[in-house]
Amino acid sequence: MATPVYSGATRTPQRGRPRDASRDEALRRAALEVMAEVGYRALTMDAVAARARAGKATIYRRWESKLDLVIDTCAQLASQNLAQPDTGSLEGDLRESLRSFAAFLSGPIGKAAQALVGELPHEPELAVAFRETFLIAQREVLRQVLDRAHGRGELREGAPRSMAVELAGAALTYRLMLTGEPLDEAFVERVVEQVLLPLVAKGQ
Amino acid sequence: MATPVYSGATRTPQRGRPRDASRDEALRRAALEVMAEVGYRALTMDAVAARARAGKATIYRRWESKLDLVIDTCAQLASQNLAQPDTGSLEGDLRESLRSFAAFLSGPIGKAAQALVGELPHEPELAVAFRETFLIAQREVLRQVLDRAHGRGELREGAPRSMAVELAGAALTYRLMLTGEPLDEAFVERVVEQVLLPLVAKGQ
Amino acid sequence: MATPVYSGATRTPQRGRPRDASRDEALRRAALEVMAEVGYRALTMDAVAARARAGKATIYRRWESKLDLVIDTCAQLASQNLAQPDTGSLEGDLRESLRSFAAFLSGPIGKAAQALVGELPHEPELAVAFRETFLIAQREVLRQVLDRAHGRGELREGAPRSMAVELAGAALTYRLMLTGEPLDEAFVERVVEQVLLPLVAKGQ
Amino acid sequence: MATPVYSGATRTPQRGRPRDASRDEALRRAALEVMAEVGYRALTMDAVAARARAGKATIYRRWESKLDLVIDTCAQLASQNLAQPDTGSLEGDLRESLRSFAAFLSGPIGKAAQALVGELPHEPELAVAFRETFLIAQREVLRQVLDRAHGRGELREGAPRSMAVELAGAALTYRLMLTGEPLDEAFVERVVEQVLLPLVAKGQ
DNA sequence: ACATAACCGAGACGGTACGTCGCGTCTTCTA
DNA sequence: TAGAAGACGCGACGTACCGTCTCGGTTATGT
Repeated sequence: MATPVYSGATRTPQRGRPRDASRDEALRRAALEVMAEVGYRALTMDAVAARARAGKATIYRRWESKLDLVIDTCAQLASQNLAQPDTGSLEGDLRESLRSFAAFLSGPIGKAAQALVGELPHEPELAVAFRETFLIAQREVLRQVLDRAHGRGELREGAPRSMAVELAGAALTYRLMLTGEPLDEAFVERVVEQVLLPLVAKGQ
Repeated sequence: MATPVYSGATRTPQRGRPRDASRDEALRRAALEVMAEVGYRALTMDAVAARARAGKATIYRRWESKLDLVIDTCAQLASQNLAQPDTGSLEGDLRESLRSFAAFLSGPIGKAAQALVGELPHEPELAVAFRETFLIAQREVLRQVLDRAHGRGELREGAPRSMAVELAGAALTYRLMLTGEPLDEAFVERVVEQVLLPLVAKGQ
Repeated sequence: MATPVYSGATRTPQRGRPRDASRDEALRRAALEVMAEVGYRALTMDAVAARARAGKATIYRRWESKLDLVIDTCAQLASQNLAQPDTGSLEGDLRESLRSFAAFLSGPIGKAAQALVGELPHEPELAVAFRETFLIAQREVLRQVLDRAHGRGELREGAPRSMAVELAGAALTYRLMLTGEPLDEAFVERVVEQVLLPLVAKGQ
Repeated sequence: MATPVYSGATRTPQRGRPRDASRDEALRRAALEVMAEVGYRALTMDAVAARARAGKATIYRRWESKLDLVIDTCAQLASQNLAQPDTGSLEGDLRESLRSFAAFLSGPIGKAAQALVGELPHEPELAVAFRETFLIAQREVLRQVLDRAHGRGELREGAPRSMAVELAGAALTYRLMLTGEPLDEAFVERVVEQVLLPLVAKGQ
């Protein structure tokens, strides 16, 4: 649902004029711009269509709804942005992965994510896509960081790895979405120094 | 803005028919009911008015918008729900205050709070009211818990009290709003045992 | 219905503060002013109340509705304006009575009358009052003019008196309300010379 | 203004979906039905839209207001209803044309016309359309009747033709709109016998 | 080459909710 | 009790956006 399907996978031989893939990008770009300017609530399909100089049907041919368009737009951008760090030390990896996630959240994608939060309880499909896009990828990165540190013997016995992973995501998104306080390097530093390392690193 | 002001405190003698305070309550009740049933997005002023057997003008006389109505409705309820625990021990107080906050968030008010998150960046006044209602009160409770524990000598030297307070709020709201995982006693227990006590309590 | 009753005729001994008769006049004046400015359709009770510096209840205590207020306002003015002419000759009397009626219609009362025409089919009570005020009085005047002329032997045998009376009213109101052409002395003159005298006067 | 213009006569190639002409008709029909049932005052755009199973925007795309819709609806019907009689005699033609006009006025169109009278002074464009639709066409018919009679030598020297034409319209509309008396054949007969023929026909 | 079929921009369409305004009533304070 | 002020329930207003549809016109493919 969240991805425009026009590959022809299920479509028989491919008759008629094929979809113009460049319209996808133009529409996603327009959607992101509009959302950044006025937020999700005030984003209208007419506005997106006008911005992309497209007809509304061209949008609905690709996405089922405003929600679908937005989540797909975010997912597209999200999938290119989270790199697996490997500095060799737990502390370095934590710092790097949190910094990376913070940067990711601080851009327009973070704004979009925030805009979608209110819809999650009423849109199960969106919730799935949202978590896949914004939570699981980040969690996976951090879990591997901890697993590798475990392999290197840097973790304390019985360190609450799952909780640490969850806390890291929680701390960053809480600032971003709820408190409005800055998601800067200093904060990342404090989370690493005062929370993550004390909870999981050996000899703290 | 978020509170219907018509007390006349500063207003001269009081001209015309005064606003009927019972309409406030009926409207807030209706708003909460409708929101619980269909969510914030699908809540319409017409529905609230109909449910409360009120004219729409009666709503708009008191609140400027749907958002304003909802935030005020929540604030009203919020202000009566967070008690300061005092069990005599850090662990007991933490457990009690988190449990209380979790319960608070698990009800309709939590749903409303989630619904409002997406509006915060575009509605500064709402953001202020939101933080006052949903964040600061809880923070204050927890801070006092830690301060009292500090007075009793239960805290470690240099314990990151601010961070602990923030983490507690973050962990709970993250679950509630983003991951969708249950905000149950077991989770509260884990946060206390695996995070808060290790970070601040002496001799952990 | 169309006349404000506050004489106490039916009201027992008269308890409490009596109605302020000066408010009647102020309200009628306000109503006439507003109607002259914006027409009947756009006349609002709030506007009349504001203009007269009165509360709306003060209006509704006297008149049942906007229509009632307007028709009474007109009736009040109408009753003072149609004089019975007596020049001694049929031609003089006709000229005088038509001139008088034309002047009556050309003022604000005529505008009000026009404004009410559209309501007549749906407001039987209004229709009765309207005809009494605007039609019958004028008819009566003209009929007496013709009867006196008959007495003086100025009428032709079998002159269509009723039709003549009706035609006079029709010709004037048609111009006023439908064609928008001027209701001036020249027109009155033509009606008398070309229509009424030829139809009823002896030896034409 | 009173006619929905979207022919594209001057418009370049024709962009977008064209207006559906069948909606025009459905809306006009609905407007006429509603007006016949509840009158002009109580006619609401919502009711018309609902009756025609149309959105309100579809109405407002074509007509600027209720007034505009109504006058256009009438004009549409009016233009098909007045036939030029030709019985060969003045009396026959007069009787026929008045009968025809009386019938025209007695239907829903007459009701609509009456409803519009009150708006004329405040709506110049409406006034123009109104006169074109309801007055001039009828006048033209009658004038030609008189002209043909003149050609046949049936008119008196110096007969007040203009006045006769005006009187005929005045007599009929006066009954219809003001007095509420029936606009029946007997009345038409009296107007012809007692007024028009005596005024203009030779040898009366 | 040329019909076929899906594409595209544009915008009309049926609907639903919006926030405002006017009606006629009701409720306070003041005289 | 009247009077000014203005809140109240109701319902229509005209607008905006939704998601669908129908135009004229374009662009690949399959015959």
